[in-house]
Amino acid sequence: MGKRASAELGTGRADDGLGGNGRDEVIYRNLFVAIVENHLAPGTKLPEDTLAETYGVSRTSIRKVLQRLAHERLVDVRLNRGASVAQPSVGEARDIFSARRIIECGAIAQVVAKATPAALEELRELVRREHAAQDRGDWRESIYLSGAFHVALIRISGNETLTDFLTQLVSRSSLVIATYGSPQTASCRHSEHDDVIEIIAAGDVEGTTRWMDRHLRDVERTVVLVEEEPVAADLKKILEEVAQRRPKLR
Amino acid sequence: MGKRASAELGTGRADDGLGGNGRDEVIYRNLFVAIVENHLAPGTKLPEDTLAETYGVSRTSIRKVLQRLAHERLVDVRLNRGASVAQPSVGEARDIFSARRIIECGAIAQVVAKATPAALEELRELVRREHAAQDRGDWRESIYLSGAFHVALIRISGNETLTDFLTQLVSRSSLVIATYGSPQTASCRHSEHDDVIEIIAAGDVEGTTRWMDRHLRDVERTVVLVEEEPVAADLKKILEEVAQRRPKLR
DNA sequence: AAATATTGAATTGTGTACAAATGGATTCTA
DNA sequence: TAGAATCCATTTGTACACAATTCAATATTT
Repeated sequence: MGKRASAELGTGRADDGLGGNGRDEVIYRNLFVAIVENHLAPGTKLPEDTLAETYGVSRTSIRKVLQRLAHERLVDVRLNRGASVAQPSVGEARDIFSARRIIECGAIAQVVAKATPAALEELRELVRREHAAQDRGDWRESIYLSGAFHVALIRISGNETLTDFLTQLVSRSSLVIATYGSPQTASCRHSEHDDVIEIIAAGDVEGTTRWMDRHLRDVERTVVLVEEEPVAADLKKILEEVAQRRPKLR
Repeated sequence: MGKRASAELGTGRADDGLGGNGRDEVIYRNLFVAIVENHLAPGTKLPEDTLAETYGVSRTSIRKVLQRLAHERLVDVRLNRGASVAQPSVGEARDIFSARRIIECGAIAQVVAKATPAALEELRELVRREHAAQDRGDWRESIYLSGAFHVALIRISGNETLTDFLTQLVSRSSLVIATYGSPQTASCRHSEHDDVIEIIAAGDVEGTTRWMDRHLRDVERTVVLVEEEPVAADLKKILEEVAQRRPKLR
């Protein structure tokens, strides 16, 4: 169940140039997933003590992870006030989708040029898993895989730097959806991912670019840009559940 | 001398969402400038003790700064091996410039749309300072201001997220130039920055995009893609000199 | 002499202790 | 009772100490 070994959302590489060892990486990954899959609502406070207890390490390690997430704009860290799950503003939300259009459309030419049959098959596999998640009503996994698809698509370009940027944008998009959109709308309707694979396979740069631009505008349109109220929940319990859902990380 | 208050390369904002207080910020800024202005050659080791002594803080603070720089890919941090100034590979260099073309060209439309007279005047001021730096042979300041120009241009788009990405790419470009290019070639020849301001002022999106694409390809072409040898230097001394050059930071 | 093993100084990783700051509850005042 | 000031519990910031690891120099073996 839930094997997502092949194409994670995120860098995935053990040596990411940030010097994180295995344990930090697991903690980071758990928090990352908890935020991106919306187990932790935007605005949720993330006290260092609680996290340290939860994962059985000292605050030192936790702080490192929190700073990394802060740099990826998934958590907000304010001086002397600790960390909390980021709440993108409306302006930020617009910036994020605008940036996605520029990057994802801009990289299409190289993606089409380098799209091997194996790469396309990997995309199809992601779409299959996305549909499966939708069919069983797992909208969290569905959103996650939808994001993973976009990242996997751009990764075909071979540009790691751009892929890292997009990974961040896609993660933050999940936060935007969690903050402003109704989850089911955002994830279910836009499973047109099948279509684009064939356009890419046909070598149609123009068509792929048009598809991507329209697709991203569609996704953006589903999020309602109305402010909502922050929520507080049982952090420790949630994190332990997320940790259990991912037994491979040990 | 060297007043660069108006348009720094980097976020500049005190509250950057990362929770850095004043002192960390100063240390970060000093190291950032030392790396981007090529006072510290790519590959230079950055031992925590030395930095802690230099800035009169404990290793704890230093580690935080180093991790931030690592996340911006300006330093490499390897497990149990410490930090060193990043040495972009040839592939990374290509990725960086490719990403810059996509982002900088992609954002042009919004830049032209939002370009106010005040914004254009700020660009002109940067070009003036860049020329002044060139005229007195200060190629470090010249490279710095050249990068600041590109960032300021994209900042006009109003997209902070994209601006942050470009800031990172421009910083890393400095590292690429330091690693593979001869400094004078890279900074002096490409002071065609004047030209683009007028094209923007004319509201010519197409023209500006073409200019930018060609400009970036020109810059990329000046860096010779041949490996070189790492160097070791007197780290502490260099950092103290850089700190003194920037008296406003206290 | 070359290759390998060992030792130790130097450096990084991690936990803990204490200082500083925050925010809420209580008390005081008008 | 409303508002302001104060106090205290909680949480974060920073320094330091010790463990673990690396790297290079020396010693050992063949």
